[in-house]
Amino acid sequence: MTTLRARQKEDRRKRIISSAKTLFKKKGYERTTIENIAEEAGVSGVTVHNYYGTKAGVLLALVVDSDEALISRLDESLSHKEGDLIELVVQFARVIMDHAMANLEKDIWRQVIAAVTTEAGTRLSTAYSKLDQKLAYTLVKRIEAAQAAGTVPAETDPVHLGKALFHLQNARFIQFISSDEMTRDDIETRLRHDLSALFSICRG
Amino acid sequence: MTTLRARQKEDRRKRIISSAKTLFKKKGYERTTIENIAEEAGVSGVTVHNYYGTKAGVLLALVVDSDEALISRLDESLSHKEGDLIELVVQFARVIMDHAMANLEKDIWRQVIAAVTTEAGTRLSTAYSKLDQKLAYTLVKRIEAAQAAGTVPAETDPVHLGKALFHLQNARFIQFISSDEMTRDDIETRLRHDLSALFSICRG
DNA sequence: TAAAAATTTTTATTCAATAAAAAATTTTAC
DNA sequence: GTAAAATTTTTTATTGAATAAAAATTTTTA
Repeated sequence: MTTLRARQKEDRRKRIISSAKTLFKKKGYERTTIENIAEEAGVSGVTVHNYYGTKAGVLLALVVDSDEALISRLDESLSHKEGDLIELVVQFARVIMDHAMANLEKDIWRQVIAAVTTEAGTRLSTAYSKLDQKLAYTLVKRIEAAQAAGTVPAETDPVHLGKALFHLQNARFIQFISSDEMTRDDIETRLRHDLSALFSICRG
Repeated sequence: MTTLRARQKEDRRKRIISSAKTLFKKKGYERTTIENIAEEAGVSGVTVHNYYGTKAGVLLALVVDSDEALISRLDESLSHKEGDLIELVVQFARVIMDHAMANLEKDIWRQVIAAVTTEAGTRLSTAYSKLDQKLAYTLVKRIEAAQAAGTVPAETDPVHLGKALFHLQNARFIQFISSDEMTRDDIETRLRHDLSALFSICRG
């Protein structure tokens, strides 16, 4: 049994997020005020603060929603030919970048990255980090499969490798959104260079 | 011949940065207001804005100063036994973390990381990114030396490898400052895991 | 030394963030 | 079914970042 209050709250949450997304895409992040969002959602400005703490909090909540959708689609977006780790990571990066660009502009993603660090430890930032862990785990699973197929050495730790590759990909993603000029292809090239240089070293 | 105006400007810059550093360390970033900084430096609040744009801009300027000092000391802080890439990167990471903690608290570093992304493209953010490139180049030089000594394969591209290793180290540094509980040793362990997993793969 | 140029300060405004009191609405207990 | 209690939102007020424009000051130049 959900109480009326719980349903009203859930409804307000949805209206705030949906209004914020519309306004951020229409007017950009900076030029959208909390009051704008509140008005569009039919609540007071203070209520938006009560729900999400900060304007960045609203943004983070909105991104967490869309990233949950990404994660459920990510695995099927990756091809299933095992063995080529570089192609796996490059494909992975491409799916992430495409998803990001389909949802928000680069300058808004910069706000997201900033919010994750400044709001470190808060509920929403933690939720975002958990999603990153899930993304990394998608890589881990693929590496385990490749290891089972014999294309990745038995002595490799798939969890550590998956996390390392995710971090590298993430660093390049941040570089991608940090400059409007940087294209997806630029990042792919860089990532290939990173990986082939790293994989040219053996037995650390 | 430097004009009086140029000297006054330089002097004000120095006073603002020095006042800001003192206050940030004493009261923390959030609780230091631009007016506080301005008063301590003997200028008006608007002048601080005119000079550095934002409060984060002041912080960035201050970090750029201290990072320039780091770079000149970094190379000599690293030991000179060639060959062990993992130890090289771990040492590198340690010097950076120690330097960071000697200068500012973690919560202030979180503001720095955030500012670099939100202010992407501005003069100060660009200066910060240039310093990162210099840091990466320190790694590149070491890898070139190791290659000359025969401990790194001839087919390895030292520039690409150096940049990749720097990105990985940087990702772990951000993780370090993102949580007050994360210790330097935790990060070292993770970095070792990253690197040995990556180096267990050959011929990408 | 007076006019011109550059720079800082004053003044004013918008908006994020936060706190406390007031108002409204839902829930609970009778 | 209604009144008291509990919860939640709104109103009101304040601080501080950021920005713009006008006014005042100081340095430079002619």
